[in-house]
Amino acid sequence: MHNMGRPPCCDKIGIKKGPWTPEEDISLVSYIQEHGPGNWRAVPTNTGLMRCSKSCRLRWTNYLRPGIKRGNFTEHEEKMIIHLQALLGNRWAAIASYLPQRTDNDIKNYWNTHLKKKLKQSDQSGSDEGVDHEGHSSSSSSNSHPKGQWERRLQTDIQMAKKALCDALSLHKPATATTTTLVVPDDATKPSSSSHHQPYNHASSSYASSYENISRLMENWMKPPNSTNNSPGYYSSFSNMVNNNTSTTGSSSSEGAHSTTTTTTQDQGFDCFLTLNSSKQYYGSPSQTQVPLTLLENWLFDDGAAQCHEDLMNMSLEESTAGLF
DNA sequence: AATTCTCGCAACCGCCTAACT
DNA sequence: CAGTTAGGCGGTTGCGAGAAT
Repeated sequence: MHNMGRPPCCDKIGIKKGPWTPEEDISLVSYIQEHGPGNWRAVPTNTGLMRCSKSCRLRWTNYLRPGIKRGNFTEHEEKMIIHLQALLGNRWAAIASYLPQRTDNDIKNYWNTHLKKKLKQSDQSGSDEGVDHEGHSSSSSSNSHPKGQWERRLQTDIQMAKKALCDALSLHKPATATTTTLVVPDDATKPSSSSHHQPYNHASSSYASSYENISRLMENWMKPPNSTNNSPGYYSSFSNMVNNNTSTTGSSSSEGAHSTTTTTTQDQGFDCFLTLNSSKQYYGSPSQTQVPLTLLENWLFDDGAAQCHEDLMNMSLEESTAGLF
């Protein structure tokens, strides 16, 4: 062996930076079409792209990957982002896992450019006491703790699960309690999404911002394996990627916040998006396992959970988004 | 019409963790 | 077990486009 560990990613010399050209995109897409996403280290060398592996991965996950929606955030999505941000803090990848057609980068940008401003304005009018100037809930103060990344995420994931239980068990919110499905917008199959599925509303004429260019690029991708003979093995993984909540980065699977079903309509309202199903992966389906309520309640309200419960229950959607719409 | 200002977004940077040898 | 890198993530920035003056 000439080297310990993994071989080097790529030479820093001669690496191209800046906006991607159509030729580069085609090169990247055709390579991934053949080999599937992953092994990014090999992408620049195999495609001849003068880009670093990170840049390739970013380009793919944020723009070229099929099934992503750009721009035109709906009110529903906006509410989801605001609420999830209050719950999770700036964990954009985790938030993006609840918005399968959105990338973490897109959500992050939208938060920084639009929602932050909105919250600030509403904060000045004194309508959201539970949200600080960065839009963080006071209950997410754990983020300031100098803990490991994994530990922090585990903690917030647990809080998410508890919040879901809170919602489900809350007598104050019958509508939420009756819904046992974590709603993930499934615009790909919904006619109602057509109104949001217009071309990327960006005035820029630069290629990088052209939704249509990317869509054209991806046209052949959406065909089922029968119609094309392109890497059936990858198509299935691609289908999983699109259908299985489209984990943008792959790491989101560790977030413990994925849904397993997409049964509820998107426009049912935000309250139901975080419900019991999000805790199924931790504890199984309550309706199926018939976990005693007292057991759940004990777990729910023990030690720190009690405070969590209080904070979360105080932080209803109506409050956190008051004055915004 | 020309110039300056503001805004939004694509992409880079740096850090962290997991994976690999 | 230690050293090294890939992959992932969040913060930040540079640039282009539109708005304002």
